[in-house]
Amino acid sequence: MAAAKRRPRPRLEEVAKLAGVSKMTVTRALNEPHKVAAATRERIARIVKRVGYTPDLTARGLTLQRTGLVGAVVPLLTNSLIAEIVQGLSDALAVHGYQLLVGASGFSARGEEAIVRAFLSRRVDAMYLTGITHTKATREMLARAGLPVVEGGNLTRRPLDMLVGYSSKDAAALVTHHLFDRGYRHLGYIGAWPRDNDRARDRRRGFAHACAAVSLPRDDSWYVDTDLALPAGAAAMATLLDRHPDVDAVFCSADALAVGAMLEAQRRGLAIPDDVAIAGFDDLDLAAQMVPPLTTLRVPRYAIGERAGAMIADRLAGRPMEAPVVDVGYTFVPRATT
Amino acid sequence: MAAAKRRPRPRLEEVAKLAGVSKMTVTRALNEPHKVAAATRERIARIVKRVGYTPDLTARGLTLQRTGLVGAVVPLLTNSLIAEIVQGLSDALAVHGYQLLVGASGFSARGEEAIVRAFLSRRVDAMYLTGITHTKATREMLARAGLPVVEGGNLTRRPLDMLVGYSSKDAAALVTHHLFDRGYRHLGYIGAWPRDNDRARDRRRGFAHACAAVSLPRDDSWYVDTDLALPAGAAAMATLLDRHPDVDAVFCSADALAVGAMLEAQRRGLAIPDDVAIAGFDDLDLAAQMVPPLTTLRVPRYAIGERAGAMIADRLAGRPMEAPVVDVGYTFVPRATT
DNA sequence: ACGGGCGATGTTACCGTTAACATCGGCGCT
DNA sequence: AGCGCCGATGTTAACGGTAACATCGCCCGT
Repeated sequence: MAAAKRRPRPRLEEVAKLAGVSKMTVTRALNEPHKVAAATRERIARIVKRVGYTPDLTARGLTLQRTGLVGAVVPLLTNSLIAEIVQGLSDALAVHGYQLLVGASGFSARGEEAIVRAFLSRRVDAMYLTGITHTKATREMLARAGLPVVEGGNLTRRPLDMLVGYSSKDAAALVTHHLFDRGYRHLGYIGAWPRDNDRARDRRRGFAHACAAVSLPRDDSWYVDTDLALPAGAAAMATLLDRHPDVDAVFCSADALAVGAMLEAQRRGLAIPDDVAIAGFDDLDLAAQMVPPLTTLRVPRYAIGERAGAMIADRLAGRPMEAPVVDVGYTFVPRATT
Repeated sequence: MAAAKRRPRPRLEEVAKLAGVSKMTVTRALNEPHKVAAATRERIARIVKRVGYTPDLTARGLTLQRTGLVGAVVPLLTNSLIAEIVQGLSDALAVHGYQLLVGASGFSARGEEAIVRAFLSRRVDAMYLTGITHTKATREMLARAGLPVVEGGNLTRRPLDMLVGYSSKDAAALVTHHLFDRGYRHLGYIGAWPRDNDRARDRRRGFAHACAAVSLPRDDSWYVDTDLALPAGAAAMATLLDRHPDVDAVFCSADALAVGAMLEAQRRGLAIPDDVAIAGFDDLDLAAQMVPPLTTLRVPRYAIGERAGAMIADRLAGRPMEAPVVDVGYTFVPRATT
């Protein structure tokens, strides 16, 4: 808006003067109305409305030593899985009057560290971190700050504080065993870069362990690591098919990759699952709609964010918590691609 | 983190005492290092590091009268188009040291109003709003506050302040004319609910005007309004096909809907585009990957957010702006579904 | 009639930082 | 040698609220 010759924003003092009372009475009328006489309260309310007074939460935060802000560090916003977690978090926190500050780390622990540092300077009341991989400096800063922290999306025996997640490794192993049980023996793997991404890393490990468990040796040529994006999934599928024309089933660490892989297979005239089977991970809306519908693993993505938000709100309100670590589990969803 | 018997967070004063100087010298050492003697500066730096001092941006914001926060109001976070805009915004602002506060309005002008109110209380330095549809109260609050505001995603002759967008209406008309030129005469429309969503509304209008321009009367039965989600697109396609088995082309106001529609058509054994043609809008990654590749309209989604962020940063830094209104345009991308 | 208590309101100080102005010593210039 | 200026640092007050304690009538019970 044009920087006109506007009046300065009205402050508590201005309202107080107009109402003929002290600042304290106004602040009470707004925050603890029952402590103020009805007549006074209404007079103040009228003036507040007339001058358009809005309390300054920055100043309030300074005295109360809490800002009402919660910071969320996510790898990126453009992934629908992550977006749903953030949406759940945002919704759950909004209910309790908290607001969400988001930072995108770009799948880098260093990036996360920078964002955590910035959030701490902002004096956020709590933080949500994606995953369990953090730099030493991040862990130290958080320990020193001593605020509620929820790590989301994975499990660990030593969480920083609270945690909401599920075992990517077990889930991936489950899917892999399913492929084996269905009779596939030439298994390929397409996954997101595992560096600084513990979910991707654990899915990869889950796949590897399951293969080992059924004595199916997989050398590196059966793995393709790539960006977490649909076209990258297609490109990875192309790579894998070129390397191993005999591949008969591919496990993809994310539905976005699996869909890319399916479409690449279709372009090559391969029938799914007869020529090549494909399994995904996440159960995006798209998975059930695909033709044929994609076998995948459902994770309660919105619920992860929602639960994390509720845990943060509980803790900040001093309410007792049931458990600081919540395993939200996963559900295998066999469909027609395997 | 456990609420242990931690020391209180170190303040400027503590650092000052340990360094044997005044608070002012410490704050200078941090913000205007050249004004402090090298020896003093280094001593302070050492102590800052040792005690883990982090400046309190809440307090700084109070004196400086600027918080370094920018608020973004979006309908929801789980749509990839929107997510990319937010990502662009976040990236552009991060470069200049601003942090992003996000709020989800749920495609409601009332919801937007509540979020704007909250952002103003937070004393954000600027705001990004999705679309050009706002309540009267929202417009008044923003006018009164007088901060930089960017509206994104559409065009209007009377922006609140700055704007980055493109004409949804013209773009939709362009696609519609393309369908007509390709010989299709039984055109259907699938779009997101137009209420409080001016992009959806304008796309719908663009389609309607283009049909009228070529004397192709379309009564309401040719329109299906629905949620902005892939399964909803499939369901809408089913509705449309049941209502009008003779429909030969469908324009979808978003790629997510178009993909849903394509998959529904495939499930019904309809060949695309021979039995039914489908056009989308947005050019998601998925569009080019589909089999057959989806005809759509590309909008520079990341660039909208990035540009909006840059405009906000410029304005807040007092840099002169080129133009307060930027039409980022769009590109028609004919592919194989039409 | 008087003391106690309570409801309504006011006063003071502080949250952590920075702008603005003040101070102080030394160095260069004439 | 004296003056002025400048670099380095300190002091004061303010940003806009709120906690904690103080004050002041008034009503009630005995």
